[in-house]
Amino acid sequence: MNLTTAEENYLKAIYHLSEEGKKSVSTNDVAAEMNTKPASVSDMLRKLGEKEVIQYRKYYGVHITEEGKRRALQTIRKHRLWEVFLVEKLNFAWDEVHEVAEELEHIQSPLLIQRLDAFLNFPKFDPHGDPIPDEYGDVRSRPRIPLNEMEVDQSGQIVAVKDSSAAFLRYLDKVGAYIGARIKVLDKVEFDGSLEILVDQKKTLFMSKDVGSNILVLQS
Amino acid sequence: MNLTTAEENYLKAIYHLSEEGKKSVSTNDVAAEMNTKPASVSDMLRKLGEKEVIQYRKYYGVHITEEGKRRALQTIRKHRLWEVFLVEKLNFAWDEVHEVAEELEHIQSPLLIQRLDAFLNFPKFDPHGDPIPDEYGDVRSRPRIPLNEMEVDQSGQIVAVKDSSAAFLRYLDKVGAYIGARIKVLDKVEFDGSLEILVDQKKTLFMSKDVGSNILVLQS
DNA sequence: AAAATAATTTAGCTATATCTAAATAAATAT
DNA sequence: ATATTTATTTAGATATAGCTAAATTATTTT
Ligand SMILES: [Mn+2]
Ligand SMILES: [Mn+2]
Ligand SMILES: [Mn+2]
Ligand SMILES: [Mn+2]
Repeated sequence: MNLTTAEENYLKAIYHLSEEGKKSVSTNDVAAEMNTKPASVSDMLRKLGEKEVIQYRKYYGVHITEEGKRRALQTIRKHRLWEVFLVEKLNFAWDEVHEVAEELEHIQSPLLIQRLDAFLNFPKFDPHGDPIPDEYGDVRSRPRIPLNEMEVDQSGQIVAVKDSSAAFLRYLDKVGAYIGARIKVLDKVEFDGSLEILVDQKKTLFMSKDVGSNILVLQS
Repeated sequence: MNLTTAEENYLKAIYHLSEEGKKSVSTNDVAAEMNTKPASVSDMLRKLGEKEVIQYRKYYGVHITEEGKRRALQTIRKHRLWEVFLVEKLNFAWDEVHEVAEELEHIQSPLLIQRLDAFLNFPKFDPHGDPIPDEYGDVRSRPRIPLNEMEVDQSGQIVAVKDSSAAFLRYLDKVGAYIGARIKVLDKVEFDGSLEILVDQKKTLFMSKDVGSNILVLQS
């Protein structure tokens, strides 16, 4: 049984929302995530329920099923592999890849993805530091915490960003923050939670709490 | 004004049919080419007419407009560039690329195609020997004739295939015919038009007239 | 326990892209 | 010139994916 492009996009959104802790995902949550109206979501949930990729009880939100999770992870795998391709092979900037990958992820061809994976040398992370599920849907995730939750004097390495919007990524480019950078927290302002960070042992950087919360760090 | 995936596919079909000589393309021609019913075609022609990529007079077939030709050539460009990518970079066989390219050609991103073109080193022909239009829609086509129309003792080089079906391409693989092969006509059987061909000065090959008519040769 | 509010679903509509069957126009044959 | 055949269009369905407005259910407050 196949999913349409729209169904794949909804399922991916439901998967991401499910991963954010909550046991059950609401119609409104999905509508917000998908930039559609709740009425459209209700309709789609019914369809996805019939296809048994989610478990849907009217008025009580949805749970993703094992099969649904498997499908969502396949789409995520494709999305992230294409992002790696765009950055590594076609010299896209990391803030230019998302929309295109959002289309490419729906191309149906297992052979294509298998070959693309090999061509890219079986990458484990995408340009935003997100892990690429393997063909069985297994994800090797690294322990990582938001930069703003680190204590003064602690060190680590930037491994991912939470917000992959072009605006945020371009801001990071501008201030010289990147995946792989070594960082150390020099100071935290109690008043507003803003941070002073040392990047690569040479550059000092000030950032708001909001920015810090969208940078994910592997502590060392 | 944008075209949907279905509209792009129809327009491409109309373009190809137009190139086959005939001044005007009929509803039935399009239906056959697209594997749809004439009723569906009528509806689509009305829409394409409204978008002014074709000129449509009920009951009298269609003509592609200049704008339509430009659009069709862009889609063809994308299709053929992706085919080159699949063969050159992902090691697809030339009989495995068509369906995937048929999907990839609809990805909307001028930057993607510009970068892909550069990554592939600005190829001029696809894996089936068909010319790749440039970004302005200009096509550099080579003079080429069907192998079965050559005379005995004439020589040349295989530069393209007319039929790109997997079945035909696999047959060519099996008998050792490929784009770029040097060939010479050793004999033509008058009875059924079948041919005896010398490939690369070493291998002799017998083929039906039908096969010969689907192999395109640059004479030398 | 009502009333008010918030969340969600249903009904009805639009648009795309298909189909089959019926109607009609064009082309061909008698 | 009429009849027959062929090509094409129209009418009426179905399926997907979205919307707004109205109705309904669930939750929260009083
Ligand atoms: Mn998508
Ligand atoms: Mn990403
Ligand atoms: Mn296509
Ligand atoms: Mn081709």
